[in-house]
Amino acid sequence: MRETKSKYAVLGMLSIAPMSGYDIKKRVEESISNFWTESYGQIYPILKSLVAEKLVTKTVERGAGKPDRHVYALTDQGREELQRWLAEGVTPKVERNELLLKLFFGEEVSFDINVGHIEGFRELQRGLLEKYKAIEKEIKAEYADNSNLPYWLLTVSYGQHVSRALLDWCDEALLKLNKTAKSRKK
Amino acid sequence: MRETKSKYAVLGMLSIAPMSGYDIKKRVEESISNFWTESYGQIYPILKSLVAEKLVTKTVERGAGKPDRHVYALTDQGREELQRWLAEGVTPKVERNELLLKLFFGEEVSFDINVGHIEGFRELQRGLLEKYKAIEKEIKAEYADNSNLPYWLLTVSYGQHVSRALLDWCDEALLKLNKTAKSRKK
DNA sequence: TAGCTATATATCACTAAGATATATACAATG
DNA sequence: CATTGTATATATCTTAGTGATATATAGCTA
Repeated sequence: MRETKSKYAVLGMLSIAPMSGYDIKKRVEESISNFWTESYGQIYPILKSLVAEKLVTKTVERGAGKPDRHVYALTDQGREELQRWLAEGVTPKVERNELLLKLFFGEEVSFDINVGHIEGFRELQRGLLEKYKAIEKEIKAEYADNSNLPYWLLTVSYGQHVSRALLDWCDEALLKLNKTAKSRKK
Repeated sequence: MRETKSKYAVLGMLSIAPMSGYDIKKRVEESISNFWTESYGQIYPILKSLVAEKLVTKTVERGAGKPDRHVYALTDQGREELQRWLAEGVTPKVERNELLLKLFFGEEVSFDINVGHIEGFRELQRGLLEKYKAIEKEIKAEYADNSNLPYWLLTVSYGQHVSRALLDWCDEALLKLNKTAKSRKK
């Protein structure tokens, strides 16, 4: 297991509280799904190797009827490893953007198809912005005394800034495309 | 080979001109590297399967000294398949964001480390914004009569909107973190 | 002449995503 | 009362995608 990001996402989740692989998946979805995803295909093998590296400990809770819960808890060594990674510089990475790839080859298809893509994207961003606003309100109320709050709010604000900018871009893009279409008709 | 995006990136590049796998890699880097990446590990196997599907044809040019050039050209069927995909709706996808993951667990490390991450990110975005401005200028001059230009400009403008928004977010984030730090000292 | 860069194809190991298999408990619905 | 759906829970498999490396030649530069 090399410098896989999933490893640190798992360690990070366990730094909040001891939990099972299933819990980790749920927690990721609840708290950081706006900018992170984890799959069972990553989580379970990683938990196994984290135990081998002594970064976490495993306790089996006999489940009443339900499958046994394998509960993992961060060791001191595990916390150190998480902190080491958190202190490391962030390596920038190009994100593949399907919308932009389609628009780049936009001349291959009709004007309406391209407009449709942008309009669909605008709806998406509008929904996201609403969602971010709701999250902000919710966590400000629920975690008012939690020392993590300032950092959590930062991640929500990031989404808001991006979505607002993309809504502007959509409007501008639609205007420009319309202008181009008109001038070509003449 | 299923609905892999790489397949359509390759078909798209070949819609501009016939070229080799090596050319495709270069062209992707020159033209769409701000929002797309392709690796040889994808390109070569895909070209093979595209030939099998009759979406492209292959011609071998004997190279003088250099390795032979395998030049691929889009067939009518290939262009249709590209257009079919371009008309399809864009499926939204959550992008993993390492910076936000690190900030989410920011309380685990010192104030300065988090500030450092944001400052580094601000520099990155500043550089990107400059780059986008340069690209805009360049392609407006070089492709003034190219009918693709309006679409290509859209992709550049997207980057500009996002980078500007992220610069704002950085400034805001640094302010907020400073406030939090001060109020904790008291 | 040794090293670097560009051309060019190809493959391998590893990371990550998404779907599926398996099994149980409990609540809701007809 | 039986069936359906949802939640809990672990685990694995296939496919997609990244990045590095292998191989080979030509030309330029220090």
